[in-house]
Amino acid sequence: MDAFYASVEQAAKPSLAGRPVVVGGLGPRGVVATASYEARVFGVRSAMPAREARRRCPNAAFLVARFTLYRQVSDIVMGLLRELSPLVEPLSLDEAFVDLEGGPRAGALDTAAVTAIARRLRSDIRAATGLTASVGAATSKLMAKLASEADKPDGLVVVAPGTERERLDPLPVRALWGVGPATGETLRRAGILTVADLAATDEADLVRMLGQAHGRGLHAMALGLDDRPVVPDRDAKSISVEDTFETDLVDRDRITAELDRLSARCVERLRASGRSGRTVQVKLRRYDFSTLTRSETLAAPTDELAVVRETARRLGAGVDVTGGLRLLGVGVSNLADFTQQDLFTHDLARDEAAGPDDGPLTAGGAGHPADAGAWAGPGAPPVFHPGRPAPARWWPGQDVTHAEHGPGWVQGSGVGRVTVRFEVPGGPPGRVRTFAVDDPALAHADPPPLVPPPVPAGDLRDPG
DNA sequence: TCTGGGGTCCTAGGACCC
DNA sequence: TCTGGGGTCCTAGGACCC
Repeated sequence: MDAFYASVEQAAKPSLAGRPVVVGGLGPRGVVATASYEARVFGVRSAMPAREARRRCPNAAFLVARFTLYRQVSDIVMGLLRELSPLVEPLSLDEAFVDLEGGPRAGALDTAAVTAIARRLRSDIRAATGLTASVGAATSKLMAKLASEADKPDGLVVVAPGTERERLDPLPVRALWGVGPATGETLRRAGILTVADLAATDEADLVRMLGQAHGRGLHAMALGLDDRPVVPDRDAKSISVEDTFETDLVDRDRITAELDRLSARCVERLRASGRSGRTVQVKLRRYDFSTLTRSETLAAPTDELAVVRETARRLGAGVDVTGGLRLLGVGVSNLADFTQQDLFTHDLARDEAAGPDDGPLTAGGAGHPADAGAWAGPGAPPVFHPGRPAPARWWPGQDVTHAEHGPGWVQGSGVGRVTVRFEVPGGPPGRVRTFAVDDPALAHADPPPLVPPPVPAGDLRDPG
């Protein structure tokens, strides 16, 4: 999907169509998740600090991400992909591989057939969501991904078998999956700038530079060799949560309290997934951005809050936090399918893992009611960081409804006021009104479903 | 007031086992 | 009593992706 989060927001908020939109964290330490193409013109990019994005494009609409809505749209798109083949491997909410050889056209997938399928898919996505997608088709994951990126946005590239090398050769090495800043720099120092350079390099040299797996993998990719299968239904291997704080944490008790909160959120998600984990990991990022992790593997898997919390506390207590922490995280890995019903195994796991000297494990186990739901559901502030005065009641992009004026969304708030634009998906751009932040007529609302714009009959044929 | 959050995979060293 | 050669597991860190 093209500029997915930003495009969803534009579809949901008619006044933002064609305007620069930036979705991401808006706090002092926020970064851009997605910038609309209109914002990219100003140099706004993913992962850029929000502060910098505001400097570059002060007129953009800066919105807090609404993952619940994005997930709903994603489900629609993924459903369309599964109509092509059950072999769908999502990479994220907005990207997936599909193996068409698992579908009804298997064995008859020449370039013409694949092109027709891809065109149909794009128009189906547009009809169902109003959003544009870029499709790449090829005989391997490597080439399909590169093809999908070659013509963004709203692109369609089908790579004819046998033409892989001529497409790969001129690309910079950074275009390859798995070549980031560090690998790119290592290769640059060795004079390897393009994929053709990479293909011409001895594999043993690459292994020496980059290690066994990466060296061999990149060499094969440069030659266009990639036989990785499309794997649907991959189980998650870890579950983690983390928070960056608006100001660094220095107080030990405060750090412990935050680890407790993170443990509760992590276990909540662990349980929701019906799984349990053996390894508990704590992550700490210091004031200078240096990052530490500490982990402990238990004797048996657990999904008990008390066990995770005590382990996280213990791990955190062993780290020097002088100077302050900007981030804390808690994660669980080594996941096993948890047998919720298997109470014997369950209790055994908890007892063994906890050990005899870890204090009361059940007392206070659910004693953090303040956390409950703080992050889930449409009514929860998405950027509530403890230590701030109070979670803001209104945040930009949020859906609201007004007793008199009906549904709308928060454009901004400050100095006791909140500004709301009253419009709904599929409707005309709406009017703006300002209220007192505690106006009783104003309430939170769920996101209304996207309404795809009517497509003129002539546009149904793909311009291809 | 530079630098989010949720993941995956790999490497390297040490413990431990046969 | 100068001490091999596997193998697995655990821990910590780092690169990378969206």
